[in-house]
Formats: sequence, structure tokens, C-alpha cells
Amino acid sequence: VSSGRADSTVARVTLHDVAREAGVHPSTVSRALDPNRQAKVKESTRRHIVSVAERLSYRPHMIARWLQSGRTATVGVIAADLGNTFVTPIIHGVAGAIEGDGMLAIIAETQDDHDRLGNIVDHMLSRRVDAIVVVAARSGDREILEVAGGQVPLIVTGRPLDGTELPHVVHDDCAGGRMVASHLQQMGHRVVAQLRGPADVANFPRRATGFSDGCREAGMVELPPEGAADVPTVAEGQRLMKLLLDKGGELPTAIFAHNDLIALGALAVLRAARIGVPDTVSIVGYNDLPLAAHVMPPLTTVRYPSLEVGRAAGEMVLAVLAGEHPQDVSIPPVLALRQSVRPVPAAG
Amino acid sequence: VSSGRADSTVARVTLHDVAREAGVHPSTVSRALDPNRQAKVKESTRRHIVSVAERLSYRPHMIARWLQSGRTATVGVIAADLGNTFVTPIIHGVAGAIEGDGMLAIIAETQDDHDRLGNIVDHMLSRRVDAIVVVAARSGDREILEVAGGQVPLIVTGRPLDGTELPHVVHDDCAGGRMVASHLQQMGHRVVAQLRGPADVANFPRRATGFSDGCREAGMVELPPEGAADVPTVAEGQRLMKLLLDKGGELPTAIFAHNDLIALGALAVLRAARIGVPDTVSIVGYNDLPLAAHVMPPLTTVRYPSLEVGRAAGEMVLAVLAGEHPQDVSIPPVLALRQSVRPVPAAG
DNA sequence: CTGTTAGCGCTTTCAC
DNA sequence: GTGAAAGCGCTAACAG
Repeated sequence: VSSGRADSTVARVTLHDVAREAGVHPSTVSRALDPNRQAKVKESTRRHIVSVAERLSYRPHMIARWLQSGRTATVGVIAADLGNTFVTPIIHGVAGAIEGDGMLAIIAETQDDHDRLGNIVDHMLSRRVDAIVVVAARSGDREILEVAGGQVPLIVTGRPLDGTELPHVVHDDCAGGRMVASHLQQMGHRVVAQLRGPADVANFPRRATGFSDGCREAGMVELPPEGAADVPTVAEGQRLMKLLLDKGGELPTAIFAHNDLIALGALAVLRAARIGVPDTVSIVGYNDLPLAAHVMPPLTTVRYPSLEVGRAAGEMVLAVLAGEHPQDVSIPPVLALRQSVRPVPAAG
Repeated sequence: VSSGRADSTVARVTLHDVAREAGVHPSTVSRALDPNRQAKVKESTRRHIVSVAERLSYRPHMIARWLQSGRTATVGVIAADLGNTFVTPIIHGVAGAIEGDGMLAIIAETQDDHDRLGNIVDHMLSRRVDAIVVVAARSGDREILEVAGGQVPLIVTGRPLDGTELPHVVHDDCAGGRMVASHLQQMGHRVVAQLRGPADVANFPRRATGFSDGCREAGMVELPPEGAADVPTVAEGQRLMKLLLDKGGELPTAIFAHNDLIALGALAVLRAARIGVPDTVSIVGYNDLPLAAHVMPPLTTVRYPSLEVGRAAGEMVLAVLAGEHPQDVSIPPVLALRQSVRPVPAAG
């Protein structure tokens, strides 16, 4: 006995052991135990083999199987940051979609580090994953991903990646922004503003564009932007809201914050300034974080359909593996109506 | 050309290709490329081989390597539910701790379903994971896990599992409850109550016990419990808080909610009843969800150190794999002081 | 229907 | 130092 791991080094039962014990040839056992080929074995011998296998508590050695078949029933999921609230449900969705086909997800984090991404992709290719799902890529990652995408099906999700043919499953941020604009118009708002998220995360500019387009079409006045958040956090939301307040001039009757954290920051600043929400100013967020329903006032926000995005990505993996060429998927937003927006009486 | 996957079926470069191209024997290439054995190869041939390998962009075939070595550099992480806020940071921690050793985590969800747990464990053993980390087990899972733990190092984390020798990495919920009691006592509270989480999740009874013990030792009066939440949610928190209010009688000056969601429910009920928090009643939560700092009033709560728990579990995996027999780890709680507790003037 | 014979791509003795 | 051979446990042709 060598190390502390000794007790887990019990000699494993192999196909040969089962074959010997059952008095048949190994390949017969192999056939009997494979759902796709057990029809080719006489029912009686099959049952005998199965019972022997069970008695010896035989477990197939996937690794050996993979070496032969080339497939690993494994999907590599590469996420920028597992701590990010919207990433987890995507993974959840992917895992759920592929497990029906007996596949498992292996997960790794880049921490938004370009070099780490390269290493992880290499590692996953070495492990011969059957496909890769990339959850939140940055534009600088494009080349690495395209090379990897040549080796193995690779699906981009969570954040759009411009200038590539790689298959995408994303959320339609543009439609989300538009939807907010149209809701505010219906509630009678005329003068509005945006609190923008960082421009280098592709989702935010799209929300901005969708919203601006929606405003223009609805004939609303959009106040010029006060820059954008460096990172999408409560603190940056506070900074942006203060900027808007300090500028003086006309105050919008409604504000579109590019995500819920920014909205929370704005809420805090407005509360401190004794400006009522939604009585004086209405606010709409984005993401529908779990907390959105529980702040005061409960936040009207656009639901980011992470779970559906993940599920669609998982299904796309299955489709590509089945030899299909699926089209890009864009999951539409849904507005979660709560109490941070109120109707404005027609102007007089 | 056959299917849509045709382009990903480019013939892979093998060790033999590199050997042929470099004019040496495959085993020499194998040695030259293995950090542990490259000393046994003449420096000049080694460099030559490396350059050829790079030129052909050779990638080692891990699967084949594993078949030989028996190790897969893979840790299986089994979580009850990825959607659960406290699970993700644990996984995050595990993944971070093991990746330094070149290992990757493969992740699967049981959805708190006992049968699924069995399947997943089987699947992971078949994949020959080097170790398993179970994130939130239920007491009924004990047997399955002990059997699995006989095959491969298995570490229990997130929730304690009673009656087993399996190595644990958990959070000290008992100390957490005690810490809340002691804080309330220092703030001058004398009459307190608990809003309990479900008893079948081992964490909650421990919080309850710790708190009760703390109260007794501090000479505080703890009101008898009004049952417990069926599930730890906002809605159940509301139900429990209403029960406490409707009972009439003496109102506690401080309440310990077994988690932040329950606390939120209580907060909502108290607000509706126009009972000021913290002016009339103080509240303490548990978990320190991201939202805790942003509700009104910002919630004083016990931080559940998920990330540290995960990291410790990952390190324990490494230790066990290195042949050590590490001791169970218990990560202590930290109180996040905010504004939902206020000092009570000495009784008159 | 079942047995035989080759490997999958790599590491690992053992010779030279 | 390097080459030769023998597998790791399994699946996949091909015979019978």
C-alpha cells in the first residue's frame, strides 16, 4: 500500500472480466451492453451478460470508448465570469438542454482575460470536447474563437461578437431598448434620458440604439447622454445620475437605465435628492435581477432571458452535432411591469 | 464530404506525424514533449522536435493519455441547483483552486432529485473523474455518496451531511447564529425572535441552535418559534412575519431571519404594517446576497462565505489527490453591519 | 448470432 | 540518448 489514495485504487472490473465470468467473448459483452447494438445479441445471452455485469458491478470505461469513437459526449462551456448574475442561468440552460442526450458540460472561466481564453480553448480541444459554447466573449477574442471554431462546432452566446460567421445565440438588446421607449411613450412620457452602460460590452450600445430609434419614431425628446458607465455597477449609476441632476436644465420624466444596478444607483441618488420615484421621475432597468421586484419602488425592467438563451445554445449544439446548419437565434425581451413607471397626464 | 460537420473532421496531427516529420521515433517525441521527462532527451533534438510540433500545430490527445495514465485531470462537481445564489460562488471557488494544477471542473445538476444524483454519480465515475465535489446534498443522498466515495475521493460541501465520515468543507452556521445573538445583545436588545428556514436543509437548524444558545448565554428572551418556512423564499418570510404579528402579545425588538429572502419578506410585511425598521424592530438576515446592501434599510446580515468554501473544497481535492488526509474545514461567518439594526436604550 | 483480429494515440518498459 | 515493442479498455470491421 502506497499513499492515502490506496483504498480508491481497487482493481476495476473490465469488459474482459465480465466476458470471462459470463463465458463469452469480450465483443459480445460490448454488444450486449450497447443500447444501439444489443438487438444483435440473443436475448437470453444478453440477459445473462447483463446480470453478470451487474453482479460484478461493471462500469464501462468511457475514456477507452472515447479513444475509439472520437466523441466524448462533452460540451465545453467557456464563461467570462461565473460570478456574473446573467452567466449562470445560461450555463444552467445549456446543461439542461444537452443532458437529455447524455452529454455533460465542462466549465471554465476566462475572467475576461484574453490569454486565459487561449489556454482554456487549447485545453478543451485537447480534451476533445464535442462542441464549445462561449458565454461572454469580447471583440478581441474573435480570432482565437474562429480558429477554434474550425476544429469543433463553436457557438457564441450571451454577448454578440461582431464580424464573424460563428453561429450565435443572443438576446435582442435592440428590441429591448425599443420596447422600453414604446412603453414610456404609451405611458405619456415626452422627455426621456438614458443612463448608459459601458460601450465596450456590445449589449449596451444596442440597447442605446434601440431606445433612441424608438424615441425618435415615437416623437419623444431624448436628452443628450452624460457619457456612459465605465462598469455596469451601482456606483457608476450614482455617478451618472448625479451628472444628470447637476447639469440643471430640464429634468426628464423618465429614465432608461441600461441595467438594474445602474437603476439602483439612480434610485439612491434620487431618494437622497428627495425626487420621488415614480411620482416625479419614472425609471426602467434591464436584466430583471432577483432583487428588482424587492426594492422600493419595485423596479419595472426588461427581463434578460438568460435561461432561454442557454437552452437555445444547448439545442444548437445538438443540432450542429447532428449535422444540421441551424440559423442564428435571437431571444426577444419581455418587459416586467412593476411600479417604477407611472403614467404622465397629457401635457397642458 | 459527408455531413455538416465535415469541416471539423480535418485529420488530426498525431505523435506519429510529428515523429515522422522530425525523423525520430514516436517515443522520443513523447519524451521530448513531457515536462517530466524532457531531461532524458538531447537538447538539440528536443528543440528540433518542439519546433516541428509547433509547425504542424500538434495537440496532444488527452484521451489517449488518460487511457494510459488512469488520471483525467478532471474534478466532477455535483450541485443541487445552479440557479441557487450560494452555489455558484462555491463552484467558482472550486474551479479557481484546481485550475492551478491544470485540472478542470465538470459540472452537473441534480435538481435536488435523488435518482438524478445516482445517474450523475455513475456517469462521472464512468468518466473517471479524479475526484468529486458535492455541493448541496440531502440527508437521503448519504448512501449513494458513501459508495461513490469508496471509488474516488469525494468531498461534501455547501450543506453538512450528517452521519458520515466523508470529508467536509462547510460553513459554520452555528457560529453564525451565535454571532447574531451576540451582536443583538451588544446593541441592547432583550427580547428577540427567529424566522426559521426549512428544517430539512441542515444549515437552518444549526443557525437556530447557535442563535438560541447565544441568546441563553447572553440572558436574552427568545420568543417561541412560529413554525418554520417550507422553502426559504420571500413569500414564506411574509407568512412567518404575519404569523408573528397576528399572535399579538409582546413584539420582539429584534428578529433573526434565517436568510435574506425571508428577511425581505418580513421587511415588506412590517412596512405594510407601518412598523419602522430599524426604529421599532431590528432585522438581521443571512447570506449577504448582492441585494442586501441595496434594500431599504440596507440589511445587516451574516455573510455566507461561498467563495471561500469552494476554494477550500478545491484545495482539499488537491490535498487528497496528493495522498494527504486533510481534516474537515469549517469556514467562519462574518457579520456585514448595515442599517437594519439599531441600538436599544437601556430598559427603564 | 458470436468469435477473431486489429487497432484508437499515447506512455512505458526494455533493449541497444 | 534513442528505438522497439507491448499494451491501457474498448469498439469495429470481418469471418464463421
